[in-house]
Amino acid sequence: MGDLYKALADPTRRAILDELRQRDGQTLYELCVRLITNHGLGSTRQAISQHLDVLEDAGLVRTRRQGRFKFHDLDTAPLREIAERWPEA
Amino acid sequence: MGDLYKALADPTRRAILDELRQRDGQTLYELCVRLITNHGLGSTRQAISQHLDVLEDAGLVRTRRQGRFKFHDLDTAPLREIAERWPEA
DNA sequence: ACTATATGCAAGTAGCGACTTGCCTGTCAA
DNA sequence: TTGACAGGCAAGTCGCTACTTGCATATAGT
Repeated sequence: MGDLYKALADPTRRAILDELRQRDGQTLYELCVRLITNHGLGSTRQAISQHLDVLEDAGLVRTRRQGRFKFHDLDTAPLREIAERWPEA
Repeated sequence: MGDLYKALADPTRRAILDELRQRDGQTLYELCVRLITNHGLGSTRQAISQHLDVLEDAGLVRTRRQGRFKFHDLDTAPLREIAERWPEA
């Protein structure tokens, strides 16, 4: 299991989570396009792919294959650890 | 304002937040001792001091001076941004 | 005043992480 | 089967960050 906090540390990865929150089940190429148009990010496909690996390792993204496509779904469950670790005073 | 997520990315900084949650208002030296005894971390004073600067920049730690002492208090308010940004499905 | 205590500043080092680059594998349509 | 499309693997580069090191400042006690 990867590090949840390090996964959140990168702004591009947070933008990916934002994108998946708006529209679940996107493919790698869809995410590349939408990150450019919606967030002004100009990253290569490989960079986004590596970010998705980190997010999946942290449990924030779940994937399902279908033919040559790989769909990515957001999972916010791991974020609960943060709120539980430092509860509000 | 520093980056909240990068502040959380380091395990030593998270241990500092844990320590402050257990006992608010610790000085730099107190934190050094308690990080060693409670968390098994062997960091130098300067390292902890730099971590505290990062946490303060992120708004997670507030400080108050009193003579030659500087007390550190936990502030969990910035963490709300995370829960609000990716609400549970 | 002198000393110990508590913290601050700044330059240098080493390792990790984001990104690129190039090539490879697998799937579908015509 | 051939070509286009979607994705994967791996090595290499570069910058950032955590940490150290050495010195400096400030406060309190005697």
